[in-house]
Amino acid sequence: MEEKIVKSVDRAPTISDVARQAKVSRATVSRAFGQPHLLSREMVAHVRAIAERLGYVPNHTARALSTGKAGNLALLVPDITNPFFASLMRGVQSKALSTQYATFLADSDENPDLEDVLIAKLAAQVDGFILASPRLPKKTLLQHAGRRVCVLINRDIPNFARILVDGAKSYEQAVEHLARLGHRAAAYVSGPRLSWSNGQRLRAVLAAGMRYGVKIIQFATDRPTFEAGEACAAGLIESGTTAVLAYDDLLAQGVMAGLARHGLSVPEDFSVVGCDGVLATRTYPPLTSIAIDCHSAGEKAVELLVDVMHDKSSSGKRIVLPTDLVIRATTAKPRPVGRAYHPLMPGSPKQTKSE
Amino acid sequence: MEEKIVKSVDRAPTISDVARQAKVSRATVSRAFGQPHLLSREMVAHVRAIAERLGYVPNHTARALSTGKAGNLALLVPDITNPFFASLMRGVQSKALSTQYATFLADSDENPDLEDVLIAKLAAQVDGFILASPRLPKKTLLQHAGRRVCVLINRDIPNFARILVDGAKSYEQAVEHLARLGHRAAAYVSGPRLSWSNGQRLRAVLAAGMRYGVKIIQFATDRPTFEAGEACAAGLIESGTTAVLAYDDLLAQGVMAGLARHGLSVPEDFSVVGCDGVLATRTYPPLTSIAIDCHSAGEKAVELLVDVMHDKSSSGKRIVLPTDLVIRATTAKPRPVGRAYHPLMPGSPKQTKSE
DNA sequence: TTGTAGGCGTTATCAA
DNA sequence: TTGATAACGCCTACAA
Repeated sequence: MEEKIVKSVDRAPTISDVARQAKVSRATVSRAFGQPHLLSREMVAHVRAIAERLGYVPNHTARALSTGKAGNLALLVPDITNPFFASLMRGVQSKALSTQYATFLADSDENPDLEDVLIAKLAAQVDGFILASPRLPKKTLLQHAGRRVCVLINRDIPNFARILVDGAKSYEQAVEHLARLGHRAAAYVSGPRLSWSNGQRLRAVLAAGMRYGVKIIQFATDRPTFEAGEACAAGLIESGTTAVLAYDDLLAQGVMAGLARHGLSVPEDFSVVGCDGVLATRTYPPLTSIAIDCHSAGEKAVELLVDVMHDKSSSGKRIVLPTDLVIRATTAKPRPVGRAYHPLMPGSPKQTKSE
Repeated sequence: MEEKIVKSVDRAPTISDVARQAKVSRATVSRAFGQPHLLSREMVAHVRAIAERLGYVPNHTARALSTGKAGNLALLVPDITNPFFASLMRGVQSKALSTQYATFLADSDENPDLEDVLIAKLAAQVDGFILASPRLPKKTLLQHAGRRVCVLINRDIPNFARILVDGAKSYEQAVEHLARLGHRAAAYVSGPRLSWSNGQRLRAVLAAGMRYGVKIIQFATDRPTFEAGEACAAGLIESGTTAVLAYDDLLAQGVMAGLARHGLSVPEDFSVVGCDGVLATRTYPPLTSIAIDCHSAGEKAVELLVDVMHDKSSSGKRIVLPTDLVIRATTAKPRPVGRAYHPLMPGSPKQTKSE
């Protein structure tokens, strides 16, 4: 027999369609899906049956507008191409998925203005943000945080929920490690000048250099990229240092490639230390690196975000993640004969480092 | 106590706030953003100025509810950790941004079931999908495509809008290149068995091998990862081949590292060719690779998606992107003395370093 | 336990 | 060129 199921083909069924068919109010239908405990068992079953016949599914957008909860979160990164952030993303997504959130990804390309725009555009569709290494000024950040929950990764601002990867101790250990091997001068190849991580790592290296009698020379880069690391090679060779501590693995890998292109080998001519541990096994020789559990950092960020959304009181929470110095094959004693092996012939065109 | 910077519960400014400040109707404000051509220049400027001052940004969700368009798209990738997909993502996002779309990112971890779940969950919030190397069975794909517009990347199914990176010619050139250098036996280190790209590349290599008199041996890997490439090294050394064509750069890089760990050097002992061009300059020696413009592939995907959404007739469109064999430093003549240098002592579990 | 009615922020349809 | 006003689909006090 033909049921009297009137379903228009062109339009997706709405709550009203279901209500009409079920001969109940729209509120009842709404409750049948959102708060079934407020309805009688029979009613819930009844409504859901009708809904199923009609192919009704609650409209996510309408619900979001009405409740102000989107069921989404956004992850902002400065460069998804950097394996550290890619891994972070995986951690975020896996946790988000198991917590019923969908994830927007936005790449700010290290650009604060773009970061601002992206946050603003996403704000209405998102219950919260995970901001990885945000470059935004504190003031702007506070503004956004006033509207949407924000969890910061590697930026330390009071009253913000934040996850900090504390590499200081490991960097100190790395310097000590180099000192024990006999290095007397090392370079720190920096990451983004204004990033919290960079400041923290630089300070740790400087302090440890002082303590262990290792002279530290700083090499600035604008962005932590392979190319930037590579570009440091010539300067490193000139610098009289015998070891490099890089801001991250990508830079370290670039440095290694750059050194190789100048005919130097690691660790014979230079010792190299990276950070993140995400590229460490992917280089040859395997990179001595300060390992970070990026995946769990991502998961923790989501947990913290959910935490804060659920209970505002836990905003301001500061979670510190440990790191581990993992010694692999890129660190060794410096060349015995005082000076490092120097492949650049005097007058060679490459020799254009004169300031 | 610290400064009480609790920017408190100020809600985001709405269209009404702007309208009030600008002393115009909400409709006018709406037009100033959505259809400025319907307004006088002065009015647009006026409204936008006020909006900026207030920090107003159109509410994406409300707009979506009103227009029936979500204004979002989703990119699905098998592994965001792979630089190819990371670059793709950047292309997608940049184009999406300039087209007023926000981007969900979902990582299926090469898992078809997860892929299915992710698509289903995202469907309600998205106008369309960009599916990169989808592993889903055709049937399932068709199902999803019935609900939401789908653009495929590197999967060739009739009637689907799709973007194909056609590496066949370049792989043939690569084999020819190797043949001319004098190689007589080469290995193809495969990617995902069922992926379209892998099939295409494998066929091209086999055909070219036939034509140029190069014996091809296939090495299977389950996933295109650095580790998988590395794991092939021992087998490659045993295989009697003198060159490797890898499914992608990540595998190639792994292979190189694996060879190095066995004491072999590239290109002296082995020639290596990768694909994607995204890691090529980041290895040492610089990898000979088949370059793909991932970024523009991402952009093209968005364009195509928008195209199809705007005009259903252009679904089924098949866009083929070219590739380029870029010869760098990992390919050279094989060792003159018939057999390749063979560092593995018979019965030796693992050779350390013999130099 | 269920219904009524107002509102979420925009866009779209008419008028003016 | 601009302004009222009704949708858009759903949720949620407040009532019954």
